[in-house]
Parts: sequence; structure tokens; C-alpha cells
Amino acid sequence: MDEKFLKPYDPSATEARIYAEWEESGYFNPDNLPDADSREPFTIVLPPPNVTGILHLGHAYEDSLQDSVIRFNRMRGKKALWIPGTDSAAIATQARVEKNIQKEEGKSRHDIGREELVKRVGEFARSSEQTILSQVRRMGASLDWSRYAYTLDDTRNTAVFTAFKRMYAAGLIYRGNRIVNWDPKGQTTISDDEIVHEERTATLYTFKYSKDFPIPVATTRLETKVGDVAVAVHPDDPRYKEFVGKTYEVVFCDVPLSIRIVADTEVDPEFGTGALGVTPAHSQIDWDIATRHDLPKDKIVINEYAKMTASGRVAGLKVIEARETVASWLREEGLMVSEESISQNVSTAERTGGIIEPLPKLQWFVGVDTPFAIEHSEIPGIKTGDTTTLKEVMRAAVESGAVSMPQENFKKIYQHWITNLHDWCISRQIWFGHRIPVWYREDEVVCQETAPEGDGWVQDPDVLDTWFSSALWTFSTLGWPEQTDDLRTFHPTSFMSPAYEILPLWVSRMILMSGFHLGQVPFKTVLIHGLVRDSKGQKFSKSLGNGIDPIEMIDRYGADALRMGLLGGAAVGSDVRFDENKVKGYKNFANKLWNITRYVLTETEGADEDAPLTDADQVLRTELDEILTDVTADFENYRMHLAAEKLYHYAWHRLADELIEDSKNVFASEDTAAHASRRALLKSLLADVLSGLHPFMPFVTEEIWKTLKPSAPFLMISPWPVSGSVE
RNA sequence: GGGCGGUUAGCUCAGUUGGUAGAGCAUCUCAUUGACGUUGAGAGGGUCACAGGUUCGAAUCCUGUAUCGCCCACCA
Repeated sequence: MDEKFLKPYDPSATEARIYAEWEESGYFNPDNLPDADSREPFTIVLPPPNVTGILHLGHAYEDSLQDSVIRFNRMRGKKALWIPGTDSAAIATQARVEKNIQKEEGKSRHDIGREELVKRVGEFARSSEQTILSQVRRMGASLDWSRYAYTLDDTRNTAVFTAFKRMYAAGLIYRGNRIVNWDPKGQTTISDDEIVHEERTATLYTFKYSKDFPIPVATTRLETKVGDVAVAVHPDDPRYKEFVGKTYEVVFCDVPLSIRIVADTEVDPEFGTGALGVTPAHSQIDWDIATRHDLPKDKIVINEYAKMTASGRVAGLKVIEARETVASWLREEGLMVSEESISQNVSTAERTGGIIEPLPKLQWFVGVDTPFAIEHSEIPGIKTGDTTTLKEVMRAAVESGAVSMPQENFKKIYQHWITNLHDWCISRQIWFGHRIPVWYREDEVVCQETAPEGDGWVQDPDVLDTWFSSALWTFSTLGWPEQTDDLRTFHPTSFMSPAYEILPLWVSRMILMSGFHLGQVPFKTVLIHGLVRDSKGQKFSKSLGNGIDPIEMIDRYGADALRMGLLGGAAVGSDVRFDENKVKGYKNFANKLWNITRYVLTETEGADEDAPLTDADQVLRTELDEILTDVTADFENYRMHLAAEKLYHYAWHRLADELIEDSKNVFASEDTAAHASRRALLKSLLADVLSGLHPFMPFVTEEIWKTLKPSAPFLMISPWPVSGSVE
């Protein structure tokens, strides 16, 4: 027997070596699998971690989950492909490099210039990518590294440009002046999804524009009132009916205003005074009202730095200061009716914490309700050539079951989200990322990758929202827009397992892009997983300082133990509470397998594996077959936690505690036929337990396999012990 | 404001189509140089949040309540 079995199992001496052997074997690449051509494809794309990031427990969980699924399918005889990649995470990465430059050189991005900054951010990104990639390897992830993709590499750049151009040509990408969420701190537009609402107390001021103005108005944003053009009331509100249609000239805080009274059903008569001061340029709802009533919308009183541009006493003040200035003026003039403290949700930028200032800006949008004729569609409910909208495509993909969501509740969340979806603002005012491929010269606008012929062309300065490129990920990683073999073979992908917080941000947009560009769904099954939380149920976060480094856990307990600790115990979809003790327990389990092996090897040296089983042993053999059939069904129905627990329980409490104990009696008896049968039985039970556990604990099972079955191929590509359908 | 969940043993959570409540950890008792002390055998511990309903039978299905949480949102 191999001497290593005389000592306890040592993951740190094993894992790196085994991973290197797997990589060398080439089997992570499905093209190299035995009988590759006759295998049915099974594809997962890894949700790309940030190129500058480090592995956290959320990644570790995601990697464990997907690797267990891909390994299961590989053993089931599928052409299993798991594609690795990283995301440039434009805003976060640029912000980080800018900060470094500011700190080390005292320069801002404007001092350095666009070209130089983009170069330096790009270099930083590529220089740090190996960190995250080597950490993913330590998890045991069986990713096909030969197909590694980066959102800013040449193939993906081509995909992004092509996607933009096609959607632009179809009229689905347009440029428009719209109220956007402007982050004055980050100096960029951000999408609705990047906003966090914070509850704060605010003062609701009720005031009149002037002494003879008939309607008092309530607002929390007094400073914006210098930009008002109207007061809106509900058409059925008896208090104000007589004023509708009239226009009043006032001088409000030194600023002359012309205020028209309009009737609009959006106004809630119950709130405040039932009258809304309309500031078209600085509020979405006001913008919409102004649009409906043909009011001027170009009266901008706040700039990108959240400072007042209006004339008079508020000129140049920060919005907060201006608010107080206007309030004092109202009090002095006797125009303030009341001041009331209310709690209000303030929109802040997720990344910078800046308070969002709604501003009208020329931005690029994807129109989700814009009708277009779909060139090609394999999505049920939408026929090739149909006139449809992106929203309809997104809805049909899930409603028809073409994208299946085994968890019904997430399906509801998705549909609800689609219903409330607005046009997607895709331009960002930063420099690092995919630059918008549009060029301007006076009134000419051209969409192409490089400058058109002739002088005077200027490229749009903005870059695309990082989710634009991420949304193409399932097919850009397969070489699209080229019609590659990979694209034909592996798309739609089979399985996607994102965190629930990313359902609207990413999942739905992948469905959108894949639907438009390929007429396909991006994946057949989407299994939403929960968040990994700490032992108190809190989110891991930098500010709480409760982070746990998965690499440290691997150093201490081994990757197998960490994987089991994350997957065991909690159903996919609910949050996982991380418990180091659990991981420790699974380290013990790896050692238990090690010792089972030690016993089996000692007792079965030179045994005949094909010896006939006694009736009693046949019963024990059938017992495991039934468990494995159950486990197979669990896998196929995404009940990984149950599969893992059943195998754990069988290995430890049945095979080790009972069958091995019983075997001691058998071997002590005189019955040589029983000896032979039991030897063969033990070996086959152990082999199948290892097979079953391999998707969860790839390292220790592979290591044992090598000794148990020295002439067999890698366990990683060995057949799953249950063949055929289990349904 | 709209939507979606959770509530089961001291703790963390399972419980697949309704059929006598489970695991791990923790606690307690006992055993043991035997493949493994990273061990084994055993014990205690739950009116499955609450109230109704459907059913021969409900942790599971329905209705309502409480409570905790999450997501979405242009009540100024």
C-alpha cells in the first residue's frame, strides 16, 4: 500500500499537484474528452469576476456550485465546457487607478489625459488578473483555460462594436435628452440599478411663489424651485380647478418665473397641498409632465457639480446651501406656509455614495419598447420576422420556459421587473471601457468603429455601461460575431447560476442581447443562488470588516472541505450562512475517506474485483445503487445540497461505521467465498462513493482514485456510476 | 408605495408528489491503542411563528395575523 495512507490526508500536499495534472491532461477542454464528437454539449460560462478583484466567499460559492454541476455532467458523458473570463469592471477599475495616481503623483485624470489614463488602467487590469485566476484554480474549478475571455480583448471588442452597430441600425439604440441619474461625486451617469435608496429625514416645505400666487406648493427640494415653469394639480381637484390654464408672473428669490397651472393625473391630491411645482430639468416626473403639457424643459439651474447656476442670491451655491438660502428668503418674505419633518428616500450612488442629481443629458439608450422586426428567432412565441420589442423578447424567453427558472419565486421577480422596465441608459462618462462607436461632424452622425474619412470627426467621449458587454457574454465568449463551431455547438448555454441580486442587472440583459442578436436564449436553465453571509447573518462587507478569505480557508482545511462547507446544508437559492466549523467537519470527512481507503486497501490487496457477490453482499451493493440513483436525481433537479448530504451520510455512517465493522466479522470467519465477495464489494462501494463525491470533493477523490484504480483514467472523466435517465 | 421570501431541536439548516418530524454542530453518558481520536455506541432536546380552513391525514395546500428579511420604485 502507498505509504501516504499511513498518515492523515493532507490537502495542501495534494491539491496543487492534482490540479496541475488535470490541466496537463487537457480534459478541461471538452474537445479532448474521449469520444468528444459523440457527446452532447453542456455549457456554463463563468460569471466573470472583476479583473482586479480578489476571490471572496461569494465567488468561492459560485465556483463550487458550477464546478459540481460541470463535473457531474462531464462524468455523465456530456461534452462539458466551462468558460472562464474576467470583467474589466470599468467604473470600479478606473476609480481605483485614479485614486492611486492621485495618491502617488497628486494628479487627476484630467492632468494625465484620456489616452494615458486608459493605457494605465488597462495595464493595471491585465497585471492584476493573474491573482483572481490563480485563486479560482485553487477552488478546483475545471475551467477550460484555452477559451479564456476578457471583456476588453479583441474578440470581445469586436462583439461589443458589432452589437452596438446592429442595434443602432435597427433603431434600438438612440441618443436622447433625458433626465438621467447624475452622480456629482463620480462625475458620471449611473443606471437605476446602481442606485441605493437611503432613508433620511428631510424637511417638506410648503410655500407660495409670491404673495398673490393662489396655490401653495410643497417640496423637499426648495433650491430647484428657481427652475420651475408650472404648478401641476390633479384635474379633478376642486380646490384648484378654477386656476388651471392660467399663467402667473412671479419673482422668486430674485429669479423671474413664469408659472402656468396645469392639470395632470400623475399628481396625488393627497400629498402635500395636492399641487406640484414643476421643475422639468431636475426631476423625472416633472420632465414627463412638462413633455405632456409642452412646457419648456431647458431651464437648468443646477450643474454637474451640484452647484446652482441660477442667477440671484443662490448663484454658485451648493444645492444644500441654496436650499437654506431659499428657505430664509421665504421666511423673510412671509411666503413660507409650513415646514414639516418627513422621512424620505434619498437616491445615492452605489459606488461613490454621492447624492444623485437628476439632470437632463444627451445620453445613449437602448429602447426596450421600441418595435423592430426580429431577423431570426428560435424563442417560442416569437417568430422570425415578427415585429416585437426587446421587452417582449425578454418576457417570452422566460414565460415560454425556453429559459427555465426552477425556482418559481424568482420567475415572478423577473416578470415583475420586466413589467417595470424603462429604457436602458448605456452611456457612462468615464474613459476606461468600450468607447461608444459613434462619430460626429457638425450635423453628421456616423456609427463605426474607427474615424470616418475626412477631417473634423470627433468620437463620442462616453464609454458603454459595463453591463452592455457583460450582456453579450454567453456568445461573445464563443467567438460571436464570427459563426464559429463553438457558437454552433455550445450556444444556447446550458446553465447559469448567478446571485439573485444580479437577476435584473445581468440575467435579463443577457436574455435581451441574446434574443436580439441570435434569436436564442442565452441559457436553458438559470438557477439563482443566495448570498453567503457571516455566522451572524450579515452580508460580508469591507466596512463591517467581517470578510473571510477563502484562500485562507483552503490553506487551513483544503478546497474540498470549503466546497462542501458552502454547498452542504443550504438549498440553492436561499442564503448560505458561512460556518468555519462546518468546513472543519468536512476536512475530517476527507480524512475519513482517506482512512476508509486505508482499510479497504489493506484488506483487498490482490483481491479479485470480479468475484461473485454473496446474496447478503448483493443486497448491500443494491443499497448503494439506489442511493446513487437518488443522488443522480438530486443533481438533475439542482438539489446539490441533498446529494452531498446523502453521500456524506452513506460514506461515514453506513460504509465506515457499519459495513466496515461488519466486514471485520466476515474476514474473521472461515467462509472463503464470503471473504472474496466482501473484498470485491468493499472495493466497488468505495469506488462508487468516490465517483459520487467527486463533483463536490474533486481533489481527495481523485487522489484516492489514483491508488485504488491505478490503471483507470482520471476520476474526473470516468463514467458516473448511474447511467441513463433517472426520471 | 409595489413585489418576493423566511419563521422547524440550544445554534446553522434539511424536509422532492400531503402519509408517524431529520442532519451537522453543541450538550450529557459510556467505550476504545481495533482503518481513522480528525474515533465509535448511545441519550436528552421540537404543540414545525400564531389563528382559521381543505383533507381519513397538513411542517407541507388555502385564507388571515404577527414578525424578520430581501428586491423594485419618478409621492414632489
